[in-house]
Amino acid sequence: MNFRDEKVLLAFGKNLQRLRKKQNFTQEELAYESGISLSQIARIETGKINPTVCTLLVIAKTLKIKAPELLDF
Amino acid sequence: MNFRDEKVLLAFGKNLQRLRKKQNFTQEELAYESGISLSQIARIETGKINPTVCTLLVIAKTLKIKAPELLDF
DNA sequence: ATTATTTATAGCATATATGCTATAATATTT
DNA sequence: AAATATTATAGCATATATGCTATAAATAAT
Repeated sequence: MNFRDEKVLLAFGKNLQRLRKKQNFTQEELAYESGISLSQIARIETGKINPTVCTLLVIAKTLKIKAPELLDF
Repeated sequence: MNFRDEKVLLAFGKNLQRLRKKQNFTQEELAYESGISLSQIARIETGKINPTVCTLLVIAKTLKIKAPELLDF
């Protein structure tokens, strides 16, 4: 049993995209400044994958937002 | 490059343990009711692994807490 | 002190998150 | 419309999240 939930991941991805744009980052900027690969950022925003807690925390730090915001959708 | 950050994972695990106890769940109850394996719950609370977003969301739902709380530590 | 309950650890198999590189598709600018 | 910038997709290799089962260690109850 695995917990990948396509719908949830898509919603999460859209929320991230919203926050990223709000902070005026391109995917590439977010990728570069966070150290996460660009392909991974794209996969996350399109709900293709199920990112880990540490990935979330790094993203939040880079975007200068509070981590809980990422789960508030 | 991978983003497993031992210290962060430990802090996250402790926060989860705190919330679980506050809601009066044993690890086994949380495991059973969430469908996540007991070994996995233990690994998370001890900071051994880097859980995924979907795992967090399932846990929050089971504990009847808001998901952002899990990242508020 | 024993027993019972709860938590932690270990090993193995499978699925998948991630990086990397390249390319395609879309959107924006000029 | 053409050029540029941004986002999405694909394939491959590696690391690791997860389930399962069993066992050990720690805590709580009697």
